[in-house]
Amino acid sequence: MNFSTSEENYIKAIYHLQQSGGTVTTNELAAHINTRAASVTDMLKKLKVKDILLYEKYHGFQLSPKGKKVALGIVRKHRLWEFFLVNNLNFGWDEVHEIAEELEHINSITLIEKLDAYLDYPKFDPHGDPIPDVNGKMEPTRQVNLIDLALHKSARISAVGSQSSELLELLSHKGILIGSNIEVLQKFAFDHSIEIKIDENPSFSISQQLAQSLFVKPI
Amino acid sequence: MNFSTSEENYIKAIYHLQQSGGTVTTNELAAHINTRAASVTDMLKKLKVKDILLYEKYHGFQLSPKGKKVALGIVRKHRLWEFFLVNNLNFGWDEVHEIAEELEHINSITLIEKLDAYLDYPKFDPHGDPIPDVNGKMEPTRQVNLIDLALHKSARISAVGSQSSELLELLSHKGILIGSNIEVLQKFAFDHSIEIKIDENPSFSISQQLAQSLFVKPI
DNA sequence: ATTTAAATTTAGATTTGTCTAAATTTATTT
DNA sequence: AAATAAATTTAGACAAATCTAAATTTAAAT
Repeated sequence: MNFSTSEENYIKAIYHLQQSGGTVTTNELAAHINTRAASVTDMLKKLKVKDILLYEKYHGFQLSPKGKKVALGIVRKHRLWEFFLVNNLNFGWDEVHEIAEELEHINSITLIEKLDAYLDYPKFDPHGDPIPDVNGKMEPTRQVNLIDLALHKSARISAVGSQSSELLELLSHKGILIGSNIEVLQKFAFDHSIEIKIDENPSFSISQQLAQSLFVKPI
Repeated sequence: MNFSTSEENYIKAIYHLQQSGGTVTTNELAAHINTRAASVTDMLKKLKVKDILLYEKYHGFQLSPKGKKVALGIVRKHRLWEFFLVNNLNFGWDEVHEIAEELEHINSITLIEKLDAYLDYPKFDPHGDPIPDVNGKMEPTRQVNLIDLALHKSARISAVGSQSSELLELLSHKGILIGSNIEVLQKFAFDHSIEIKIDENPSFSISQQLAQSLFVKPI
């Protein structure tokens, strides 16, 4: 079956939201894709008819197995394009989200297979997220929220929690880059901020909120 | 200014149609983009307001200077993507039109500049059509319709007149490829068919219609 | 167990792009 | 130059995706 760009955006958003906490709610989804709850309800009904959603009025919803497959296909396209943009076209990893957001809706199975081959079947995108293969299978992320990293344990920054431009702006201001080495020097109970050291630079502190948006792979 | 996919498709179609014969007519355009005359009229009014079109009711229309610029931008994107698909992703030159048709609507100036650089600023796409540069300038095509090629003059096949799947099917059946050498051995007045020889293969004849869809560069 | 608040859904309107059928304008014929 | 044909435009309708405002359902609080 074929889906409109709008339907695909809903499917993808539901996929991401249900990754953290079983079913998804209307308001949650509306906030996430920057639209109104009423619009969400309209789309939910459509997706239910198309067998993409398990949905009961007033009681939240989640993707059907079929819906999950579709979602993984979109995620696959998004991450492959991001890989291409950063690796081949020399974009910064923090500049590619929006473009990939458009490219992911290009409709051609052959295109994606050929792109995958051209890129030599990458397993992770530039943000550290795993790229699903043709069957939707992907490597486990094996990454930890920075909040959960033990004191003085070396790790490498592997992913960011969102692609919001506000977050990316802050990261670039602080000089925090995917791939850098990181170590937590101290945790402050008062505001849950933490003191970190990146590579060989002088240490500095970041807020709880920021720390929660960073993922690392312990070395 | 920004344009919808639909608007862009109209602009591009008008550009191509006016290449052969000053102003364009409503029916011509409707036939070309497979829609109804009434829909065309609706869009013409919108494009006129946006200063893309020089248009007077009942009397045909053509792109304004601004419209021409927009059109060249779209053509540039289309041809760069075709080049990428054939050259890098190993598509056949006869398989890429539809995909490029989607990719050309991706909205990012940086993307196209980086793609252009990555491809090393190609001047012609895989069909032999020139690729406009950032300012809309491009090489003259310097190609001739096969119908107009003199007898026994060597030439190289450089372009096809349309991307219709019917044409591409016939070309692939006859083994006619962009880049091959070609020579016209005889022209038949009765039905305007012509006898041709491609590379070192045995000669065969093709219809007037087919010949008119082939363009060559004399050597 | 009511009442109140929050979340969700419905009803009805709007925009974009399309369509059919009817009306109008221009071009062609005799 | 009037009559007919062809091309074009208008009028009104429709589907997709969205919105606001009102109604309904569920959850929370006394």
